[in-house]
Amino acid sequence: MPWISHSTTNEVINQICDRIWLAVVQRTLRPGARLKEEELTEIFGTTRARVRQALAILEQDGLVTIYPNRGACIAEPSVDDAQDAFSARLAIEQRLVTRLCRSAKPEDIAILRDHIAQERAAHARGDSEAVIRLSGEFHMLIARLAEAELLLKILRTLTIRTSLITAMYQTQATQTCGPDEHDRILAAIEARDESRASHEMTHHLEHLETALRLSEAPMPVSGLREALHGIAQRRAP
Amino acid sequence: MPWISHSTTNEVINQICDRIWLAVVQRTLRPGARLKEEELTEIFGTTRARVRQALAILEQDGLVTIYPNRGACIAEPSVDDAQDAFSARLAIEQRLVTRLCRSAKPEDIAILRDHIAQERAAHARGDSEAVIRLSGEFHMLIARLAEAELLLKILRTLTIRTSLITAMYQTQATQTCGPDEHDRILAAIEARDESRASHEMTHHLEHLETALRLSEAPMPVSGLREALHGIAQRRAP
DNA sequence: TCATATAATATTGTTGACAATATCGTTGAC
DNA sequence: GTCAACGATATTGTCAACAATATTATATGA
Repeated sequence: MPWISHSTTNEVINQICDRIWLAVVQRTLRPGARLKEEELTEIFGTTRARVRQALAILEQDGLVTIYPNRGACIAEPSVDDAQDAFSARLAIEQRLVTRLCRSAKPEDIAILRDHIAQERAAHARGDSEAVIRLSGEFHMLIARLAEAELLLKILRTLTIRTSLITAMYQTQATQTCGPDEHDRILAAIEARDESRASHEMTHHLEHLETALRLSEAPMPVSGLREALHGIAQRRAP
Repeated sequence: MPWISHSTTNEVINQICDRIWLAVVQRTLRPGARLKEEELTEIFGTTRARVRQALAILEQDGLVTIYPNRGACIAEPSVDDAQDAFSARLAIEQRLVTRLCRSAKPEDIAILRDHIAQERAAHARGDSEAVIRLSGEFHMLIARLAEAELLLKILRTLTIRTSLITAMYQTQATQTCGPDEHDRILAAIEARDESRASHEMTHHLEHLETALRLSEAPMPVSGLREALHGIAQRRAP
């Protein structure tokens, strides 16, 4: 049940988006991989029109790039894009935790505490899929509890972007940061210390960013053809 | 040349989006007004598919609401929505001015100064359309000069929302705030005073928000029917 | 052998007709 | 006279065939 789900009337479209996102964060689909409409149509047992809508949504979210008349590929965010995404998340999430410091009710604290416990459990049993999912969900949870619908929506697309960036640039050493930092953020919220909460969130996001090897620009590609011909580069406008 | 333009391959779709946005800020199209696909098709001399795409984009931007199987209407943001939008803008724009304080080159300052001069000119000659356009453009300009592509994109949709909100809740007294506050923001940027710039931006946005009569909840409607039957409420999920 | 032009194939983009759904007006029973 | 059910109309949603475009393969000349 990915927290990424885009609110669309059609369930099939959500499925397509979720599955593609999942494949990306699990590194099954590499950046630059082509997404042929026909192929997706067969996989999901739907029509091309639906696939098309899904791809349009995913492009909005920055997960895929659509080259006109040439099809869709998993996006390949540059180092600049990555820094932009984290910078934007910082702006949004600093405000969110500050806001939550003021408005958090005891049950909100309890929900967050329980969530972190789940993260710990997933971490302990080595369930990396759950770790990724829960780790992202924590941030979305803060947005939801802060009752900022718009900021939640924005954060959702930003998190999709950073998911892709993480999948693209992460070193195998830094799979995910443990739930300890989430714990410190929660502690600050509980203490109603806006400044500290904001600071902890900043630290957390900066940690996430610096854990990537952004400087090296690994430029991963999906398949042999792209690797050999550099099609993705030539295609860019 | 509305600064709202969404980057789409198809020019017609941009036109539709721009025209609808313009009609909204000029209060020609009132919130709640129905947007029949066929009607738009005739007006813009295009096909229903294109109109549909345009409406989907406008829904993403929060300018229209699409009720499944029932068509599209100009959105009617609630007071909460309005506060959310300004809150989000605050988060984004504080970061943008801070960033620009560090990175602004002399030519950037010149561009901003020139822009404010244009604002003054438009204000002086009573060209309210230009005033609205330029006033919004100033904020987008800051985002562009700050070289934060993602934040620019986010700010674009937020500005569309606040445009609608302004058109919806503004009192006739407070048409637009003059360019003086923009001037103070620029002065802070020029002085490289991050704290002051952030503060001026905050003040400016809060001023914009408080100039609206959000508390009264005028709940404007497009037609008599909606006013009497409260259809907009029943339609919501 | 390499580069260029051309035909063949594959993929995306568009259109118009059809199906599904909601709204509106009418009829009929109570 | 009011309400509910029904049919008529209007509007949106979907699809499959067609057109446009790009990519690949082939052929040709230097």
